Amino acid sequence: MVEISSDVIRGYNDTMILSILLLEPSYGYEISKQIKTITDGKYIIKETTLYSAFTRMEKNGFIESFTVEKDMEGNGKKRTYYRITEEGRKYYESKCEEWELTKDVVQKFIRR
Amino acid sequence: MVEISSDVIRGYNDTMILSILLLEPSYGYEISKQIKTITDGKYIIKETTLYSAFTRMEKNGFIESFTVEKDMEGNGKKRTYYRITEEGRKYYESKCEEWELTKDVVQKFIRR
DNA sequence: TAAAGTACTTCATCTGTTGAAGTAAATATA
DNA sequence: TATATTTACTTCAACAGATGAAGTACTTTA
Repeated sequence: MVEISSDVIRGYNDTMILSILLLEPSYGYEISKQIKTITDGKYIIKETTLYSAFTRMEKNGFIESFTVEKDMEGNGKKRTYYRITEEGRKYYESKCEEWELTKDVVQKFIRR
Repeated sequence: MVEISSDVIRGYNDTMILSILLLEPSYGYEISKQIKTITDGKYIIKETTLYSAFTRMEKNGFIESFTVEKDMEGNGKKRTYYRITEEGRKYYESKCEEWELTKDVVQKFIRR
């Protein structure tokens, strides 16, 4: 089985998280499950990677946090939600552009 | 201008170098020029990145070095050439496979 | 009542990349 | 012939993101 190394995905963990937050605010556990689902289990983000990304991105102004004690049905644990900021959107867009370039560049060194 | 961040290309510097060594042995300065040419100047590998990659890959058994005092016409400076090993070829092949997977995974989070 | 799932946090360590700086020979240019 | 540029590296310290290990604690399911 082919596995994705951390050195490869490194530059795109933030992008993945932001792409999920584009739709609506979410929290760690939920985001990690979504990433797994979206990639059909091909990529599972590590907890520490995820939470350190939150800290970093909040510091960079790409996301903002807020706390929710219970969900709307009164269930679940206390959660820290994150919402994407305007800066975060811009950063995400720039990462998408960068990705197109990266794809082209790397592809030139891949044997088909 | 879009630029490729080091966090993104991190996992593929070794792969790029190896793909060049697949054809014939080469040395640092030449390889860096080739990477620039192949990517139409879109990616320029840093000297320190390149030479530290050599050290690492030789340690890992992916490449072997040998010294050449002058080129075949008797020109140029002393150079350290590298040749890819069988292990290096295998590693390169596995990186190509990994790349196909990575492309698919990242693409799912990119807005088109 | 125990196990599994949810939802994190802290911390030390690792690895590849990088900037700064330096060395020195070969070649091109004035 | 003197100078600038190109070639061809090397050393070293610093940095940032990823990660494993470990821990906490509440909630839901069996």
